[in-house]
Amino acid sequence: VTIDREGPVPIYQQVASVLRARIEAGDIAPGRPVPSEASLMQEFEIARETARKAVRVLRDEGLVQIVQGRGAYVTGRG
Amino acid sequence: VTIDREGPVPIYQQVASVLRARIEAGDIAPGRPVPSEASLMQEFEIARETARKAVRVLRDEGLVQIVQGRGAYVTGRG
DNA sequence: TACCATTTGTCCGTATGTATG
DNA sequence: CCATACATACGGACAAATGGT
Repeated sequence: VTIDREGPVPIYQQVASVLRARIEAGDIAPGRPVPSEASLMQEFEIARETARKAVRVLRDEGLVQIVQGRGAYVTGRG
Repeated sequence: VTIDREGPVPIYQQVASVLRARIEAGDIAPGRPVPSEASLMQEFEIARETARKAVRVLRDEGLVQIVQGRGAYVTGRG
């Protein structure tokens, strides 16, 4: 999965889309955590803030629940 | 040893420089641990993340080896 | 065995400064 | 001006490893 750093779509939106697709595909089941911020930073070669923004998009969509000190856990598939 | 919180040099870099000087001067001999994160926080009045970053600089330079549950031990003098 | 203190590891929350488009 | 993005810095909480009681 690649990120387009030139195009008009913000990186964090692209990362959020990738994660959303994985959740909706069942690759990350409900109750399971999405990749940590550090993992996302590595995988997509992005800054932490960008990783956090991506996860917050999913949180605002109700797809994941963020737990301080633990991670962001899938709550459903939308 | 004082830290300049206004200047352009990041605090963690300054702390790393202080520790590096102590190591190269032999104040902290090979095999001995550098001060713990908690100690560095107290001594320099910095946040834990800043202390960790400073030690990681030395680790990346090969000056110390970090062991979880133990500390960061001087491996040499560069 | 259990418990505890110390230390590093890993999270999230927040804020500021800088730079770019 | 504003959104995006990165680096720095502080704070709080929980997890894991270590060593001792």
